[in-house]
Amino acid sequence: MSLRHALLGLLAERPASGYDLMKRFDTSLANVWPATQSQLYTELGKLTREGLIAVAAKGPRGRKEYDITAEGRAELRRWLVETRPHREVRSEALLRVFFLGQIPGDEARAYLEYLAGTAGGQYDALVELEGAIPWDDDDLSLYGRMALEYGKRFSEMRRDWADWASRQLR
Amino acid sequence: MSLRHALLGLLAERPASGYDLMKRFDTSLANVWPATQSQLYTELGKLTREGLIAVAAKGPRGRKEYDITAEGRAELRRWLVETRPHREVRSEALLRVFFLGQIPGDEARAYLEYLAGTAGGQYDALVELEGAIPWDDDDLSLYGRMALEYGKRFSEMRRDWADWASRQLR
DNA sequence: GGGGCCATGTAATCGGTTACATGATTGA
DNA sequence: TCAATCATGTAACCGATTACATGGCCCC
Repeated sequence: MSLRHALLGLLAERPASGYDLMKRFDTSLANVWPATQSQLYTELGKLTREGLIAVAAKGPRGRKEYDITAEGRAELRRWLVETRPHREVRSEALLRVFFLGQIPGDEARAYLEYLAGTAGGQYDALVELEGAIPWDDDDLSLYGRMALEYGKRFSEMRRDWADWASRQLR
Repeated sequence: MSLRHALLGLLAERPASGYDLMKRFDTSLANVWPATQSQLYTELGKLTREGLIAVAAKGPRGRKEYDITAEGRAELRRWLVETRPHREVRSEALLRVFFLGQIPGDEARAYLEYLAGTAGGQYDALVELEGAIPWDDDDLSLYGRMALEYGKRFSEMRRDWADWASRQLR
């Protein structure tokens, strides 16, 4: 149940509407915790009923600006300090590797080369993103840079691994 | 919907009962695509009704030994050759990093050190596993080694990243 | 006036988890 | 005989995805 904590985390920085939050999920958080629009509005409703967030202001077109409550902040800190992330294991890409013996070697190699290509593309995109962001010295930049560095190392590792693996088939 | 393809992949190697398959999910596949017992039996029922697998033999205690059908093999190959894995993004561990500004620096550092510790432990466990497996020259060993190498590189990368990140906070 | 964006919600479905429920066989 | 293991299934619930549905506001 991390979606609620992602919402609390974003609202802890500044108040926002569902629409605002959606955009942030589609951009900065898209690479860590994607969420759909319907899921988001449903969760905002639940959080409001539970008193972790509240409607702070109303705007045009039925816009509701949410803000985090004291209980919401407490829950966010509790999550960060007292709980530990679940191991995330599922990898469809890797599951396929287990069964590559079912297809001819050249098709298996094509698959691994495809993986190398997508990982390489992701790495390039992150390097470009890094250059485009106006980094400064606040916490958001500090931890945002850490997350970006993780993404870079991860895509680099997958690219190198897939290159290595496809070479094993030659 | 990869569980069905995981089952097809395992049954393509050799016939097995639900109980047999469960053990293989709990050991070799646990790190790539975990599945629960109930999910597994439900999916075996569906696959049988759809004609992708069939009960080949019955044993004591109501044991049903399943085997893959020609249609099942075709579906497995179609999945491997014609479809591409979905990008897998969700990372609760990384989501937390985005919000570490909400807690004091020393608690944030403790979190990153915790991540380094678990990743390091995983790396060690995989190295040990690698030494314990009697590798030979068949496809299963070839692709199994690839998957293991991925796991090693992945945990290594996470350990090094978390070490680097925690050092950023000093 | 109208296109694009802002803005909110509901319903159906699906894959996955947890809990429940039962019983046969084997070997010490 | 009795514990461990083999063996199968169902039900309730939850989070996530897809599709549906509606309408107001702003600027050109």
